[in-house]
Amino acid sequence: MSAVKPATIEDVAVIAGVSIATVSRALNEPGKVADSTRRKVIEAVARTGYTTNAMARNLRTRKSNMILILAPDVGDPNFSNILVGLETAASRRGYGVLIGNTRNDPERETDYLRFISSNQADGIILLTGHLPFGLSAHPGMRLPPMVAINEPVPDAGIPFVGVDNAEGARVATDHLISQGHRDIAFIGHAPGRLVAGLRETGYRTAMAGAGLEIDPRFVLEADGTTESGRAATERMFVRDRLPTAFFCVNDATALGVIIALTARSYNLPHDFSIMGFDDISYASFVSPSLTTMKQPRLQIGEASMDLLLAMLEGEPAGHRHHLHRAELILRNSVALNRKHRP
Amino acid sequence: MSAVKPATIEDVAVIAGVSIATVSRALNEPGKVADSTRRKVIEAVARTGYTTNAMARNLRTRKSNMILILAPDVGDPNFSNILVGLETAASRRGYGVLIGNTRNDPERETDYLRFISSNQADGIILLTGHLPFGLSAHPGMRLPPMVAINEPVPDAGIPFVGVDNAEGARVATDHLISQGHRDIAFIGHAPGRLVAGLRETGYRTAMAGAGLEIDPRFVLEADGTTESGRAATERMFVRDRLPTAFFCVNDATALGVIIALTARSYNLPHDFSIMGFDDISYASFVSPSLTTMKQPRLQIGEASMDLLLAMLEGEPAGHRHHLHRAELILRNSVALNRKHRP
DNA sequence: TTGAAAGCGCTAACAC
DNA sequence: GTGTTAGCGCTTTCAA
Repeated sequence: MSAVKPATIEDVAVIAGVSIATVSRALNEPGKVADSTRRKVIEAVARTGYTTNAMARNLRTRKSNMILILAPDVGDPNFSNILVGLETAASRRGYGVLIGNTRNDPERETDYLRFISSNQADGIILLTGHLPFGLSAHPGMRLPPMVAINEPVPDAGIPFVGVDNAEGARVATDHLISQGHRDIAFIGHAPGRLVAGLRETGYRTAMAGAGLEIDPRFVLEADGTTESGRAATERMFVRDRLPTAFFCVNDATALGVIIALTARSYNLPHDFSIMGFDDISYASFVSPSLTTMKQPRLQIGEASMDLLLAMLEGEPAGHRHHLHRAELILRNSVALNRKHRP
Repeated sequence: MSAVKPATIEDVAVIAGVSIATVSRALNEPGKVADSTRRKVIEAVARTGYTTNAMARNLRTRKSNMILILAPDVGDPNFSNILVGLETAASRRGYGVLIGNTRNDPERETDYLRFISSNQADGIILLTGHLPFGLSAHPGMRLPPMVAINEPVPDAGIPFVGVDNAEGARVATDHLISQGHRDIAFIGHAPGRLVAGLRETGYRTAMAGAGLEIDPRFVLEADGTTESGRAATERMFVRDRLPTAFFCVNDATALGVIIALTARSYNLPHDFSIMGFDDISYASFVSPSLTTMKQPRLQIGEASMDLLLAMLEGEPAGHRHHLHRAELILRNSVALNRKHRP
């Protein structure tokens, strides 16, 4: 039979025959209590089924042990694995994880800040690439502890955890080169887009490193969507000269390229090799399955949460950027270039 | 310049020249306060940037305005859209959403209950198909308000929100029948699995409704994984007689069937038609793209959260089962049966 | 090593 | 309509 009203610290104190202060200490700073008293308290806790009322504790300590996660699209399947990492690291250290789906709506961004201002969350993991509107509206305001993932927040001094895009793109392009490709296109040039820029940099680094020149007509604009990848590929075909391989700024774009090439009845990867970046959830289901660079999402989630919790516990933020390596995933969209064997 | 210490209700009271009780009333029950005083309070709030300290309020009211979501795998891409629905409905009514990733680990299930017992969450959305371990361990214990999604919880009197599996399977099978198929296999027979059972029931209902007999050899066991779908298809081929269409218990299984059939060099959907169930995220990317029944995930998320919040506000739980219709999604894995045109 | 007591900031009786 | 006041359950000085 369970009690109608949950046991309080006072109930425990009475049963253990000590003061409530001692109960609190026995539970939170066991070292500061005599062994015998601690045992009595433990037993009384067991008998009553006592759990500390987090509300009361939080009110007193001004800490909630909650972390707010602000993401533009919680429904994005590629967010799921990050979320798992975030949740795992948080729960390991006794923290809870609160979800805020902003949809890039300034009003919603501001609204979620109530969790911070009302003390219901101690820190923020930011996946939006910018400060929440309600915060950016008051420059000079003291910011809550935050860590950015996915996209860094410009000029806000917020630590960032993410994938090393330039290095990953270099590895991807090198893989194409190692398969004998020399005429490699980059689909996804996008001035002003940070991530796209880094990936293009990696592509250029690899090409330069191999002593290969880039035909400017092989660098095409695309905004990261499947449709833009398809359209870019079509534009390519008005030229007389074609690449043998396509390195795409991301998997969605690569899918667009595959669609365009398949529609033109090319045989993939026989006629053209294609690489993506991200390893999104369906990369292995498209045909041909996509060779790509896998983002270490789980790792990024865990690392960023660990960093934020360390900050909350007073550790200095340390390095501003924490970059994780992307992993080369070999599938079936890349083949040896038969025109030019190295 | 923002204050170092956040404003309290007392600060507001002083500036507005009223008592803290009046401030509280002006904010929470505006009708009970004179217009003029309310205006003064509002202004003082604006001047101080006051926000209610949720910890203090929650301590007092014994409500947290938080809902705990317990899911076995937060990383499942098919969970994302449910989560969006849950979050949308919650945030619309001022509630926050807390994530618990149980991984079907009893210890973790119990651990997350601390949010309930410590008053940090008011209710639970359950996606695990069973009571959290810490709760089921004490039968007769008073349960927190809960709503189950995806899988109903047996014998616990917990309201359930989900898809109408039997009806959806009937529609799917009818679609196959309408395309002229008469020899239709069911891949995914699984005694004891509730959802699989309902889908099989729908399949049998449709077949019976069309006056078609089911060859018992066309009903194959499979456990819902891609591999089991592939294996079941292989077992089919030791028979001399083959169906013209496969209705699979879910998309993952259907993918296995497609893999097996493609490996045998059949031309799909020309040689065999295949239907799945769920519309998982990559259903449109497999080849041939999968004709399937779409689960209204967003809707299920919203409806279940609305139901839980209504329960929290004292409304009776009402109907125990809330079933939503699955939607027929036509893609390219089903073709007319040329052997038998209706 | 322990206990007494002062709040944390708020809501809700109750009294005026 | 408004003010006074008693807690909600806990942590943390301060004294003993």
